[in-house]
Amino acid sequence: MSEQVTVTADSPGGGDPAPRRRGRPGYDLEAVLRVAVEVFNERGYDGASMEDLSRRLGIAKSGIYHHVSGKEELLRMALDRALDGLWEAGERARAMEEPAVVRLETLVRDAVAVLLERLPYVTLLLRVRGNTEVERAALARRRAFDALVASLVEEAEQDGDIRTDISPRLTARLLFGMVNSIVEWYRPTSATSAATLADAVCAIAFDGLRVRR
Amino acid sequence: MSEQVTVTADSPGGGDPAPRRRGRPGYDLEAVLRVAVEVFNERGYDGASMEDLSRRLGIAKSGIYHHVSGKEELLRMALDRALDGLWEAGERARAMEEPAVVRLETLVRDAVAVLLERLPYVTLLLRVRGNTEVERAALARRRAFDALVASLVEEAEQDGDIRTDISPRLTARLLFGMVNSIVEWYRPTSATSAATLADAVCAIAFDGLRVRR
DNA sequence: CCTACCGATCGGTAGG
DNA sequence: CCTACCGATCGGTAGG
Repeated sequence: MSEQVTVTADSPGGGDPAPRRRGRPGYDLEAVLRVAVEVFNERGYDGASMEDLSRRLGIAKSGIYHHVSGKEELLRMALDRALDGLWEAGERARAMEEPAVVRLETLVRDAVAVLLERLPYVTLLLRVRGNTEVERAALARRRAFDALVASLVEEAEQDGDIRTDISPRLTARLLFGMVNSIVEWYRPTSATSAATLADAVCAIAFDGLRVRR
Repeated sequence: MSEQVTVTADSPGGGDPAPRRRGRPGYDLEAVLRVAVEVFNERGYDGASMEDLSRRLGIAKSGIYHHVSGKEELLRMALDRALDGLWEAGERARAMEEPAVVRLETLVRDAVAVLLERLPYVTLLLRVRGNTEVERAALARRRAFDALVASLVEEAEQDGDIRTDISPRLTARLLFGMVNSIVEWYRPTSATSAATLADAVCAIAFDGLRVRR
């Protein structure tokens, strides 16, 4: 097929290439997952058929079932990649020996980095609505992450380092609403670096747009 | 059917009730559209079937085609409701005789109000991916709105009223990323008023979270 | 002449 | 990975 994609065995973070495997060359699970998430993000998870995916892979529909048990397992694995990254960033921030406001800013920067490194996975995560068990499990992990953010915000408010006229929960929602919105427009080909993006988010969120004169 | 919903003839903004019509009582276009958008937001537009919608309405699937030509017309009408509201807010802000930074803050507040008043319609709009002609037309109107916001930001930067270390386009995206994220969690039953929400967004975006000491 | 549907069925496609 | 299928459902339309 002319749509055949380049097959690599790299892990998602771009680590070491996998050792040369015996057997028929082709896709490994990682490559199938990567293409699946592309298709899910283009057509929506519900709108994407296994037929769409097989066409994109250039293999038969049933060939996909060699790698995974079904469409929902692809979704679960993809959502876990996004959630694992965000959760690890949250744990790192929580473990830091710094004031809460510093941990919060660190978390925002790390979350932007995770979002860009795992962009297709996080994009998919942020569109999940909760119509299946897999989606509801992902939403539960998201809520746990949101609670972690809100607790950091609350601590920073108690320290007197951030404004107290907005509830910690609302602050956390708006702050990460801004962070998460990056998936709506960011493209890897964009000239904007992760550092520039994190700087912009932190500048607006912590110091505001207005110039004081 | 036990799922039959309450039928009203009110227009979306809650205007005057429609005059008593002749003919069989039941749904009018407005009521069908309202229920359709509910279903679209629950299952996703692609995932929602006309069968789902007919069940929710308590009428036969073919009965829906009395009101609209098809599923896509429901989508188009719903997206127009959201886009008309946002665009009118943009035009009002543009026409104001005030500094750009004031017009920008007014637009943010008006956009929050439109978002809450037309929540299901704006929610649907923000999930559109561009897979059909109707969706692409909606995305084109969204881009025009984004350009209007970016031009206001640029003008405010030139006036020296907001920070110039972030490009107008990026500023506009992050600012409205925060605004738009409200649809992800806001529920009409929530205790938070539109004014409180708009205040919180403007406080964070224009003055920042950090307390200066 | 209008509004608001019903019961049945079309050709085609979904995930497995 | 492929071929050959399944039970179920898709959006849409016919006449009344």
